Amino acid sequence: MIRFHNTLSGREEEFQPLDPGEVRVYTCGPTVYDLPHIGNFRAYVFEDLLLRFLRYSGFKTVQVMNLTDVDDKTIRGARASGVSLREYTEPFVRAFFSGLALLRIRPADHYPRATEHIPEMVAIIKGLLDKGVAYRKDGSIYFSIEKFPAYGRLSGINPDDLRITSRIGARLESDEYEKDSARDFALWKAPREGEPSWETDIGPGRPGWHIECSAMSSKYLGPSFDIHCGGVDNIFPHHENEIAQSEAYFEKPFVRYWLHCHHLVVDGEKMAKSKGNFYTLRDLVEARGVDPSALRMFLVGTHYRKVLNFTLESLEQSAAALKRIKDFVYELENRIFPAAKTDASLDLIACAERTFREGMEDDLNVSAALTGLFDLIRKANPLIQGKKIGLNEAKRLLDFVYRVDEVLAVLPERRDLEISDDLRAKIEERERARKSRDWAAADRLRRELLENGVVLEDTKDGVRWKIEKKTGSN
RNA sequence: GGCGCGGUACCCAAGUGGCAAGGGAGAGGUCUGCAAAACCUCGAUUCGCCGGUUCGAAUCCGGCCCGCGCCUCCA
Repeated sequence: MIRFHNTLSGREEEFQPLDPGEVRVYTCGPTVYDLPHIGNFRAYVFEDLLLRFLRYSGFKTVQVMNLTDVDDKTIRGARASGVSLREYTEPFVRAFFSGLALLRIRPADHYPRATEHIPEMVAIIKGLLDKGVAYRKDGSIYFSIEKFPAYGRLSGINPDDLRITSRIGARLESDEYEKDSARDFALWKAPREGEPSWETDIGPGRPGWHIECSAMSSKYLGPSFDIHCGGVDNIFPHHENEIAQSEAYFEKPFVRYWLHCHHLVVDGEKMAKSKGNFYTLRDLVEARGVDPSALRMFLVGTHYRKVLNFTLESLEQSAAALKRIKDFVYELENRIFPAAKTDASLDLIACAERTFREGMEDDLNVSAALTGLFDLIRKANPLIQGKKIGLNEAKRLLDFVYRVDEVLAVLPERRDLEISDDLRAKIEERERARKSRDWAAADRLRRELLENGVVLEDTKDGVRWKIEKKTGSN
């Protein structure tokens, strides 16, 4: 039984999809106004883990992730650079997708862009106007919160309190759009000089921020679907407003399970460019040579509802933990196993799989799930050394690790394990040196190989090698 | 002010009433030309603090301290 913590109830609930066997998921995607940072990727990795686990559990999945390519920040950026919105956002879209690939995040089924779904948004806004839930003012259109009694249910915010605090009050006064009530939010913004604008049935202008998600989720997943994810900062106002728009328009329950991941902080503090602790994926991977799979191990390793503290030390620890798994796989793939059939580890596999599954079923408790894998490694290694594992069983152990990795996706893909002919020749040269007991030459060659990320291991059956990437602490 | 998350060993981190998982780092050992990997051993008489409930509390209740996040366009 899978259980998820549902923001709507504040509790863990048993998960049951609307349609048995298929899960429909909407995941909040990037606003493409800048290079994505590692905090953004924490959310995408969490969502990937969720989708992978649902598939591991036998569900078919349909995932939608939006690309917000028109909003205040993209417009501001495009104006500042003197290019069109499309030209401005395109490099950030590409950076986003290349980051997904680096972190082995499986592509969603749909990546709808806000700018390509204006008619769908207009249809909903028009409907909301017809129902009297939305109103026009100075060329803009607003959603009237008082017409939607359930407003505040997701975030636990009482709409009456919204205008009270001085902090919010100050911001509301500075809002340049006029509304009936300070608490109402924009569905459609009147055209302004120098801003992109669309000619539509509801008049010229551009969409507000929240409406794209209501329009695009219903288009690809229907008005009611199973899971909606995002960062905790989206709970209010973004997701609260989505619920209001979608349910007011379709008059059906919008989303069954809301899953929100917490933020990533760096050295215990919120990431901010002004603090100098701001990392994009590119900073880490290209400039610091961080192994993306170690970064994924780090991002995946802490429960999604806990604040994740990124430090270079914790990244190294994740890399070391990952190395233990990789070394186990390496043993299974490179050792010569006896052909005799054995079954010494079958119980271990069954037990590990159960621990893994039960951990993940408990609201994606990865720490508990990983215990299954590490316990198996600790118990299987002595069996391997004691030659109690046959070829048939080695394969079953390997299958298990790769089955788990279908969910975690932290092991390197096979093509990463190839090395150049040059390095291969060097390995052979060292073997010759070693055979002639020229230890100085052998050690020098091994050092050179190490500098190229190739680690050698001398065994009774001859030398073997593996690739080890840096973690980036240097 | 409101909402929320957290405080468990040197570090990361599970554990929500019955002897405190797991990983990393460290120390000692086995193996080895040297390494690497692997294995063995060691490591919290105690879970932020103070009370209470209970045969029994990291876990339940009350109070307090500390850190962090969000609160109109941040994942």
